Amino acid sequence: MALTLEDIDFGDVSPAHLIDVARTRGHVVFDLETSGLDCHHDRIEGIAFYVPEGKDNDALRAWYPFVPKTMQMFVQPDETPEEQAARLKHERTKSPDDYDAYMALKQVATLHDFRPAMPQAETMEALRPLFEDSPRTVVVAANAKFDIGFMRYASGCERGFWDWEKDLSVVDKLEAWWKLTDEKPADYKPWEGCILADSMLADFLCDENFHAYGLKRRVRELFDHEMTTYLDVAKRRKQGYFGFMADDVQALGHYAMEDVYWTWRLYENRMCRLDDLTPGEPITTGTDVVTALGKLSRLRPSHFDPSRAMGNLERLFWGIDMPLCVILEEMESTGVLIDHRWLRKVTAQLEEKKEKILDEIEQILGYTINPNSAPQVSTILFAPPPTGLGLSTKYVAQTGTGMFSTGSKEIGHLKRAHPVVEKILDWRSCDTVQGNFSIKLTHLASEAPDGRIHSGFNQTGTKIYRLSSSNPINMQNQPRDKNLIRKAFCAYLEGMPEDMLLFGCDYSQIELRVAAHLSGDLGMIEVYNMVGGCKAAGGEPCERFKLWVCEDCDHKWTPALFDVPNGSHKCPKCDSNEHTEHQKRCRHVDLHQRTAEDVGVPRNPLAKNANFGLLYRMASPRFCQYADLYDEKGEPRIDYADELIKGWFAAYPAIEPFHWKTEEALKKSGWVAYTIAGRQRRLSAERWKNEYRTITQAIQFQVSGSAQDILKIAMKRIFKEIKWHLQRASRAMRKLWAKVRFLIQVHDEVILEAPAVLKDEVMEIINRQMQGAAKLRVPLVADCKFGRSWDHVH
DNA sequence: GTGTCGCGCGCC
DNA sequence: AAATGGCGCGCGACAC
Repeated sequence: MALTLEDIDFGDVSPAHLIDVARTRGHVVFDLETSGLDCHHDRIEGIAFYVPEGKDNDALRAWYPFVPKTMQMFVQPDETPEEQAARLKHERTKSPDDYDAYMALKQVATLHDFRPAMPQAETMEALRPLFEDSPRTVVVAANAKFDIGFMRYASGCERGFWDWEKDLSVVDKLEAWWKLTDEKPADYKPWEGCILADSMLADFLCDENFHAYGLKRRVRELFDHEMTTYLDVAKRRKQGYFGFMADDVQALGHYAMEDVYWTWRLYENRMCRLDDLTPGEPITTGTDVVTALGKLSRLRPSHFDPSRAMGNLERLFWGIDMPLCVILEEMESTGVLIDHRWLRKVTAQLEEKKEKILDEIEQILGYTINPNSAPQVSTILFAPPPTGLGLSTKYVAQTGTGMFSTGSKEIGHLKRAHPVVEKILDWRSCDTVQGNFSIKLTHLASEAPDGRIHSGFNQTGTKIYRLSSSNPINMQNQPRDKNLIRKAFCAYLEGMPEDMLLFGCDYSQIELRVAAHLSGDLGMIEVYNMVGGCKAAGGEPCERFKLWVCEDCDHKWTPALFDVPNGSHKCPKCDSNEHTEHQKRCRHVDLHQRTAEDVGVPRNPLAKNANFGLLYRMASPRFCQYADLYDEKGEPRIDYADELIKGWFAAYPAIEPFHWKTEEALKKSGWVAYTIAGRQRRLSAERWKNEYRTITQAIQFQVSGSAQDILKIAMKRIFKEIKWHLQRASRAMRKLWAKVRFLIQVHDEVILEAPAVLKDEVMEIINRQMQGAAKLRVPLVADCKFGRSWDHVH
């Protein structure tokens, strides 16, 4: 039986009416109920709406169920604060008067009949204008990324929502909107069919200590209201608490209605909170966070005072977080193509290596062990003979459970003491790469119908506003130096047309540049502003910092680069030909990679961690561990490390004052730290645990958090420009531009894929937007490369 | 068998 | 007194 919209009695909640009211009032909440979490396989079971009340206290709710067995639907109004207060009072006193008072306030549920289910495609199609043609209406979701994914792939419509390639009508409309507003192309917002908002992201901006808590928990915390969810009911029913329970679908509708209502309450509350935290004061950060957003003041929800400028946190919300949410959804649904045939080889290779190492361990010890078992390894290494090897525990930390740690950082120095140590560490590393990455990726890729892995990027996963990645895998910790795994992340497989390429672009030392910017360290600023940078290759000293001293008149000067051949210089003062050559500390950008030769220590391990660790106040013992600074007897060279650290801080004299200033600022602000763009980290609770640590966290937050701001802005700008090209291109070219996609973000690096024919344009866009994402006191440098696999692009 | 925790590893 | 920070995942060990 075919059912059309006309056959259904919606009462006052027909899609057309809903859209009408939503547009008039400016806000609407929606929430999809789905059969699962995977938008590629699961379906939408229904969609719920809540339009907040207008003048007459007449909120509008609608629940459109798409489940075939749907019979009927309750519309249960949510408990008002008065109602709740009355109920709680009655529960406390049990007095009849209080009961009457409660009943007088209690709202009654209404019942709607829908049989059979509503036609999904038609309903969604009728709702489309709300999402695609309501440029002044704020459409709120509780987790927008999730809902967008389902609307893109599981709407049931021929043309999904948020689909840039097929959705040419939206593109054309934007073209018109542009002309109207006379804006520069780079500033247009391609997703402006409606104004998308996310209560969870607003909440996160208000309080980053909120992590992955759901709506339920936040409603409890903020409103002292205990929501019941559908899952909750299903679970309780399974446990046998309910002898008889209403039909699943009824429950689903009921709780969908509750969800949208509380999503609104949360959203409204959090937007006001954002406004309270940073009330309408324009900021001048030197970044473009604000500049492109002046026009967004019209997006302010109506309950705000329109005469005031938008506050800083609210700007971040509309200008970065919401756009990023759309980008992340596209990344997730695009996924990354994985070469599992290559990975099978890697797995086998690692297996062989592991077996060999295990054999060697058995030969050394005389018995075999499981290197993955921390207690076992700890006993073998540290127990006195004959049980174990009785190695020194002098520089080995103990774990929380009192056992001696066996982490690679803790026992790394013991490889001098006994050959088995290195074997164990080696085996564990191989095992991690094999199990955690190679095997896992192989499974996922060969099971995926499209051969791609769709991992999640979580916007609320960290307290410093970095992204995190998970489910099914963490894209951000794929092994780099083994050079095996990243080869499998590719643009095409063997036998496929080689028409796509991977593009990788990473910022050069962005955290140090941010540190230079924030601290104002003149030395740092100088080297980062050097055009061309360090000319030293392969470890020889950097020419830029050669210092010549005239042996006759003691004049000191630095020889110009690319000058006359070595030795033929004359002293500029006295014309003497005799000079001695000194090496000034090379303070080039890449210094931290070269600190080794700079200060004359073995290059390798020190190079990686020096700047990073010292910026965040690493102390000498730990520095020895990381840099592998030990003497012949296996003792850490603490004094030497102290010297290096002192030298480092002398080379960058503004860093320590930067640390002090951070501390002062924390005390002044009530233990709130800020990034360049004004994101906040509230550390007052942390402070009571350990003040020193808290200050360190604040330092790191300022630096890493600001770097994140910059990369997020860059992503937004790249995305915008790509969609702008999509919009302008000829029909044939649109197909190509639509295939330019973000795939991965790793804190200072982004990976995209794009058709090979667009190589030059795409490279140019990425480079330019990355470098132009912020104006610091030092230039931003980004380097875009392309290739077949992730291994090739960095 | 299932769930939680600590540990150890990968990344920035 | 001494002190780098931020993530996610798989395994072993242990409790139920």
